[in-house]
Amino acid sequence: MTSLSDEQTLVVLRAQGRRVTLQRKLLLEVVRQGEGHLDADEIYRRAREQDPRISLSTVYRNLNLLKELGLISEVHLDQEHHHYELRDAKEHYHLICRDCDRVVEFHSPLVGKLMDQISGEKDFSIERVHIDLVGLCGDCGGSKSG
Amino acid sequence: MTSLSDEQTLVVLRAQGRRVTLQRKLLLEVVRQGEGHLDADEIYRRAREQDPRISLSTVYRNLNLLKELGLISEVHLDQEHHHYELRDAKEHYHLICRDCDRVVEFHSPLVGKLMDQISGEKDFSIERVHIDLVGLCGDCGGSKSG
DNA sequence: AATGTAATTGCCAACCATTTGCAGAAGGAT
DNA sequence: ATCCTTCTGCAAATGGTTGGCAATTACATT
Repeated sequence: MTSLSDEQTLVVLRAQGRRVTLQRKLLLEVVRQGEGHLDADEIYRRAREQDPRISLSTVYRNLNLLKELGLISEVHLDQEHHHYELRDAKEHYHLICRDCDRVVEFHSPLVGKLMDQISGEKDFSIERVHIDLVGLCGDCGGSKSG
Repeated sequence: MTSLSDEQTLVVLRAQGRRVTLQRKLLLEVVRQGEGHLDADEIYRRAREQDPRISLSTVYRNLNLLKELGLISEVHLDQEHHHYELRDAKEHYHLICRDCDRVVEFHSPLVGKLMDQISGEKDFSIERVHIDLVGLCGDCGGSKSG
């Protein structure tokens, strides 16, 4: 399992005393289907296709709410926009092509080792890890096979 | 040596056909002395102490220019502001306390290993690495010694 | 099913960091 | 010293995000 189902997510909402509105259900669906790489405006655009009356404020308000509840996370892929993704049980990191903007997710056991090492060395307890590796993908001339 | 001296930086400017202005010299000095964790507005404030006539536009324009030329880099410590630092020969990463906002820089050989591993696995050539580890520092209750 | 009520929405204006247009100032080659 | 072009300062524009408020809606209670 990589992330909560929309249904489970709604249960969390309820547990926090928040209401389950049509808009929230819709937004969760959109964020889920966006697979992690939609910004607020794109989420708004897609949500409108289902419900043309939804407002941009509602999108922002709910992205912030869901973020506070820890149900989605905000990703900084570039300096321009924040992207949103359902929060995974298993964290992942990003490999970003600076030419075509392709984003590839990765995970590696080295990350855990790094956390342990730095955590001990600097006396921190680490809760979240953000890693972005920026470069050129194979198609954009970055690989050694090119 | 960790980063270019201001003088060397100015040489790069000249080499790119850009002019060496008083404002640019001043901004480089401020960014250098800020040691990597000033946002645009703070840079503006400090620059004004030296030259009260400098404008915020000039600050932004030059931060962007210096960034394009690769002389400084933009760091996303939080969602609010971008911070700027002289670009180091040796990259470093950030350990951030979510409570007191303290930022500790770190480096580890594991990062190089991670780059090699992922680079090979995913066929990317990696140019830049951003790592932020967010958690609680010892003082804020995060350490195992508490 | 109808009611009460507090959370939520949509609309619109405000906000604030950043960018842009333009006229005047200044770097730097000659 | 002159000329040409880049750069600056100012002020207005931009664009993503937030906030106020009246109308709407979720949902617990009856």
